[in-house]
Amino acid sequence: MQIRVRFAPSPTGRVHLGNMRTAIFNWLFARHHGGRFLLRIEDTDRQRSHQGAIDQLLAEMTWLDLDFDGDPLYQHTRSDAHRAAADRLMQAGHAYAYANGDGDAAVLFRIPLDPGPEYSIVERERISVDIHPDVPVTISSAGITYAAISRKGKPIPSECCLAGMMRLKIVGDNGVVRYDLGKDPGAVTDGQPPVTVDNGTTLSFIRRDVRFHDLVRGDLSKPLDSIKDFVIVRSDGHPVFHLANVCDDIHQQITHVIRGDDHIENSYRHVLLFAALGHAAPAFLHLPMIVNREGKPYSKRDGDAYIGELREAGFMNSTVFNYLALLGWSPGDDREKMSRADIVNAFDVSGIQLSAAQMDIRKLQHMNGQYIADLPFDAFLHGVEQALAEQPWARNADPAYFREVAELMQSRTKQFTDAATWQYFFVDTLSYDDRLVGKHIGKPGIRSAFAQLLTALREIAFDPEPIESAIHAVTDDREIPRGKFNLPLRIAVTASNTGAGIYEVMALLGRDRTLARLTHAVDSLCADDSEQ
RNA sequence: GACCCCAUCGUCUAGUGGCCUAGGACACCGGGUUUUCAUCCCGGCAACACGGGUUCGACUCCCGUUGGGGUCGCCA
Repeated sequence: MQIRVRFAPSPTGRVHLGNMRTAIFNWLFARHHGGRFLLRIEDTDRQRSHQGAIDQLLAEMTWLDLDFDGDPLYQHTRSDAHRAAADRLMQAGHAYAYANGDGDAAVLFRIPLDPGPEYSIVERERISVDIHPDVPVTISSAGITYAAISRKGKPIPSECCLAGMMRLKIVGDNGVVRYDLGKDPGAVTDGQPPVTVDNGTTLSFIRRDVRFHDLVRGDLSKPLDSIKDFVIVRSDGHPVFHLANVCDDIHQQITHVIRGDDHIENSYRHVLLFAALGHAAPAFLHLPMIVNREGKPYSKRDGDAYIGELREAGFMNSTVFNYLALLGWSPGDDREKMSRADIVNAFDVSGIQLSAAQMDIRKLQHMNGQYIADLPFDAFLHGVEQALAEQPWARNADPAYFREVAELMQSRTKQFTDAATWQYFFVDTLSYDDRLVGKHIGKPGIRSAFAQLLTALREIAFDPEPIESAIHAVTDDREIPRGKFNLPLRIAVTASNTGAGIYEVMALLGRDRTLARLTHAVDSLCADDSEQ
């Protein structure tokens, strides 16, 4: 059997980091197994879906190289098929029309009362639940309503599907059975008025679980009495997510549903729908969430929550793919920086984590630095040029000179946007940080040392080695420890306390600019140290 | 509140009953790279949530507690 998975986002906004990670895992699963990776745009909510979101989604998938097989399926094009499925369910007694108060009737899926083996519903023991005697129990074809009892003794309105309480008996004081639904819940078939029972204190019924197998979590189950019948077609005639999702999974012959673990509750419902529609359910695999720094789910308020923001922040697509693949999955050994082919090869569901993961931007930065270091120079140059496209000083730079600067800086660049700090190579006037200047240049002795160096630099070939020698001559002469002089020099020449090797930087800047900046330092930045 | 899911260093993770005095990575701290920035290299700090079982033996299995998250829409 060929493996077929799908990524099924709803185009209602920007695609979130967690959604994109889901896409990556689906893609990886398909590619590892030689299966098909399909894209389905779940745009049944016509109000909130928009083309811009679709375009952006496609662009981000392209950026990450998540190629999908075939054309995207736009879910709204299948609404007739969805409604037809709902009709079939109604005819078979698996669904019913129900009007909640005013307005037209919606179509609800009926949790099956008497399920065949294909429903993966298992019967457990008879249990008893205490209920609040002041609130009557109602039983109708639309379900059972009752009131549970809070810790403080207050009634808590509760409801469940008719199937949730098999062989229900409502027991009152002294163990008197006030109502017995019996074997045949046909007593409350459609159209009949609800049965109301007063003064019950206990609900006694046979509990049943719906269960499915999750590829990483194992067998999962949920009591039927905690589930209600659910809407599959709105009263305005539009199919609801549950129906559309399941119908299209059948339509696209999906074999494995891989989605976030926020869908676990939905999967319990969906296995029932698959059975009612006469199809075996696919395998399920629920992925843990990605959470923000506070350990909370990502919301619009969090930065870096969208793939596009990572791209704009100067991260490489390879890094983001690699990093995201490792968020919630591990190859089982110590490998971290892995090629795409290695990840595809190593990808296995046994390496998928069960608990939520926090994205760590610093680790992403580190990994991006590794990717950038390994980049062929021209590719690095291209990335940097794109990141600096809005900077006039970069756009107008001499290409050959820009290349030299980029060559010098590649090994110390972690994000393409770091290149914004290269400005000092290209502009005539620098803006100095008063604190840096005060701390490192405003000291006694610096001014005359700069002046001496200024003289020496006029005489030499302007290459790194002669520059270094000239600097050493000054520091030796003045008994300044060699290393101590580089920082003030760096700040005077670049207005920054970090950068490439200072001798190389000065050589690249050239004699004119270097001397001009040192002169400016002597004239305007240094403390008066004439007493020396 | 009910139900569902989860739980190893600050973070991402390895670990599938003995190989664990719990390994790697990021971050942080210290040192080195013929005295600068960064890369890089070396070293350090740092975790099995808690309590019961099961077992000769538990990070690993079971139960409970606590904590976190999810769901409880005619949103997807």
